[in-house]
Amino acid sequence: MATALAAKKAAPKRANGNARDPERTRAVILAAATAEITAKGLGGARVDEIAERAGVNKRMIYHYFGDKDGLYLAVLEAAYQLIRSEEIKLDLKQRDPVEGMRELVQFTWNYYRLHPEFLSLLATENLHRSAYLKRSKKIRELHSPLVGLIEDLLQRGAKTKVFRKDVDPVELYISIAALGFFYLSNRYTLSTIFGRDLTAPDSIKARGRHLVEVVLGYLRP
Amino acid sequence: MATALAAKKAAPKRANGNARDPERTRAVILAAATAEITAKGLGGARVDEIAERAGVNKRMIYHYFGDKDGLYLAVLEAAYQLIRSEEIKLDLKQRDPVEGMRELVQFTWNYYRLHPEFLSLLATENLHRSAYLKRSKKIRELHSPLVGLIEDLLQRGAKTKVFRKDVDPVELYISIAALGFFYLSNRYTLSTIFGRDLTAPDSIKARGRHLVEVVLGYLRP
Amino acid sequence: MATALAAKKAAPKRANGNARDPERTRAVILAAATAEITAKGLGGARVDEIAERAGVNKRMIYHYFGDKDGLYLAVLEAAYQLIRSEEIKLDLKQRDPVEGMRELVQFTWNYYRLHPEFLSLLATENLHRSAYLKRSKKIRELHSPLVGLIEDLLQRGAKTKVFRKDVDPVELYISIAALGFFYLSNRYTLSTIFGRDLTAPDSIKARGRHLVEVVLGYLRP
Amino acid sequence: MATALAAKKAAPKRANGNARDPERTRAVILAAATAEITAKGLGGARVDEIAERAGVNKRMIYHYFGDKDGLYLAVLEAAYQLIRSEEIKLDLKQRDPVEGMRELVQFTWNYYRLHPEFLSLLATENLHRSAYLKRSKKIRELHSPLVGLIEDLLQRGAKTKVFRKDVDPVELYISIAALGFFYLSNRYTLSTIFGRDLTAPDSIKARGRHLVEVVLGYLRP
DNA sequence: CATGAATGAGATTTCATTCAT
DNA sequence: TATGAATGAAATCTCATTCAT
Repeated sequence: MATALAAKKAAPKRANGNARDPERTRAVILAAATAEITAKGLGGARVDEIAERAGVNKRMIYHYFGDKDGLYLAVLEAAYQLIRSEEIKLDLKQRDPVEGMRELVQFTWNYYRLHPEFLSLLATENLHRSAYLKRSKKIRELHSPLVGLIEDLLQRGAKTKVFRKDVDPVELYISIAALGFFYLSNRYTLSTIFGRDLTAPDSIKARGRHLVEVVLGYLRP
Repeated sequence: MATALAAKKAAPKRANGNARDPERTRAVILAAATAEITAKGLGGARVDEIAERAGVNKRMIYHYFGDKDGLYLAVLEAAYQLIRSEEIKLDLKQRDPVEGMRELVQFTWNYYRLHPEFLSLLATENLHRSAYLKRSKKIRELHSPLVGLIEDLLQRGAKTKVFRKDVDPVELYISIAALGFFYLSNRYTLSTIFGRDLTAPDSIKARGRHLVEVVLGYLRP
Repeated sequence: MATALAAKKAAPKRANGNARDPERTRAVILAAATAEITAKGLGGARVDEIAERAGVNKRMIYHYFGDKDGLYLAVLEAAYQLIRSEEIKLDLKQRDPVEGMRELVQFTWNYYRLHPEFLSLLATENLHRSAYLKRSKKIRELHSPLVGLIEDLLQRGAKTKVFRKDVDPVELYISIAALGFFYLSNRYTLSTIFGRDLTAPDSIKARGRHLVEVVLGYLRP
Repeated sequence: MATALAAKKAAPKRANGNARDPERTRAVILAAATAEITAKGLGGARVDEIAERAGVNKRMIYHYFGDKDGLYLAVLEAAYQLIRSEEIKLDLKQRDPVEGMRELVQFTWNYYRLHPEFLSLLATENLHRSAYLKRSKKIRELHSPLVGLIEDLLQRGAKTKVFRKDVDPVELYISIAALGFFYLSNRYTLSTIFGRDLTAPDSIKARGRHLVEVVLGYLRP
């Protein structure tokens, strides 16, 4: 008994990293959950495992996020907020339409390349037919600014006759996303089927070039 | 969709379900499993539920497929075999390159449209980084014949100057698949985000046209 | 259909080994069951596995032996019948007591050495506190003739003063069995604990000598 | 017997069983498992039953011991630790060799008599060919101190000419164990076969005497 | 705020045995 | 006699969540 009390008092000002710092605890949990859900899917992710990864008591997850679904939703929201905050930094209003479009395509491609967890969450959410996303007010209001950027580029490009007319910016946005997303998220499966290593750095680079060519090739008037 | 996988061989003189027709039992289980896994994901699918849907004793699933993973692999293999067997029927050797390419793109789009279970399985498998597919000898040997068809069309098109040169057929195949797959599998999520119903028949048709335009637009020399 | 019929007629006088030969089928099942139960214990033995080992339809096991317990009992009875039939061949009535005792001890030791399945069944039966054995009329009546032989040797030896007096033949029989049985059936465990390979041929031979020495040493007047 | 393994540390101010005392919970599970496995064998023991006996949620078994095999291993280790801890209390260094040997034989016999669960676990482990024991680091380190004691007694006895020379202490230890173990664990089977109640108290006492006589008789120079 | 032991519901899997042919 | 598909009961194990401290 005595020793147990002693041990408690022996940690006077918070010895270990995460205790008594709500913000930090929340962030640590979120990061661990993202990694776990990304790696194993929503169904495969284990609350125990997330707590362990985060170095946090399991009870804290329920304290901060209500339940597993709430945690997943928070992960989803954080992921969307991050990509949107990055997108917003793109300023293409003054750029030449062709160059602007190239940059935009490359931005999307690079973001996907560097954030596999976003692809994974997107895929997971699709399997659930957007069940969670629909519930999130936050995310529904986070429209991608890219659609606006695309619209602007398309109009300016059409006016100067470097782009074809009548291109739907939403369709184009979807296509740009599609060309990157599908390759990256299916690369393992596709490598298996085609017997060609699509995960190698050279293959990735080649895909980046192909992507730009497809979009710009299509947009030629 | 799922039912397409099943019930090929009708039991000759027996109307209802479960008795002493191994082929049929196997097929019925496979169909039920496809539906269940497609609807709820691999983790969410319940063996009990599959058995009930199939009108079959749960034990039979283990008898025929070993375990849940084995069942999933069989579902995957059946799905791939079906799409490959449809693809093989396409005969474009004598067609005009542009018309042939249009048909090929439309075939892919239509197959995806009519077989949501295939998209779902593809997405599930991606989340697992092709873990199951890799194990399947059968599937690894089922290279899509479309790549060959694309290669032939590209060469003939390049020769008659209706297509650009130096297009990688595998990259193009991936792009064609991507443009259809991403739209269809993400339509719920995208509808949520864009506040625009991408699941409506008119939206679907418009996407079909867009898809053809992107591919053919890009291929122009 | 036609081919199926043809195939049936193509085996006019019993092509394969075990069909339509009740005696043989029974024996084959018994051998397979002995091996399986011996290897995995009664609880670990699988009826399916036994049928497969025997190359016989599972249904046959139930036909010939009623159920799994019936099969186990048959295995037990067969094992006891075999050892008793071997024991009965020993004829030591005219032998010198010391030499006779030595031979008797060696016989027991050698039988155990050469019939590990008997040891295994004995151990299994002990764990069940003789539950099955008690039910078997056959076995209860199969008294070991060794006790009689021991009694005779002890009396003759006591009379000629080469053996001590007042030795209980049943106790001695149990001791002889014990000294061999325990070593052989525990050799793996004992090897683990003592870090000394008691399964090596030299170790086995040494144990045979030790056993004789203990018994004869004890019997000295 | 089994209860001896449990409840070492009494929960200070809580009368009944299950709440928030990890050590106690672990011990209670271990005791229940020992009883259940001892009574029905490893294959026959039911996790549900163990949980119920222990008055503990089934989930706790997996929490503390991983799985059924882990639980069995823990039971095995606890049983070995108990016998070794009793053995270690024997101090025969100063005793007369003959008297010391007698005490040692009686200790072994009495321990077996009073701890049928140990015999049962030993037999179970033998059927598995030491598969579990081999995995246990703990047990391999528990070399029996008895071997050392025996060695010392044998040397001193040989020097004073009360024991024969060249006796292998490991062989002798195995024989001492064998003479007790076989009788006790086979008493039901042997009673059945010999038609003589070997489980009666008088029979047990007689066996104890016989055992000492065999060992000391053998050791006479 | 923080801990981790404890829980109940339900998941997958196993198995001896029976049934239709 | 023989087959092997089919069954139901029950086994082991999992997991999100709550409770006592």
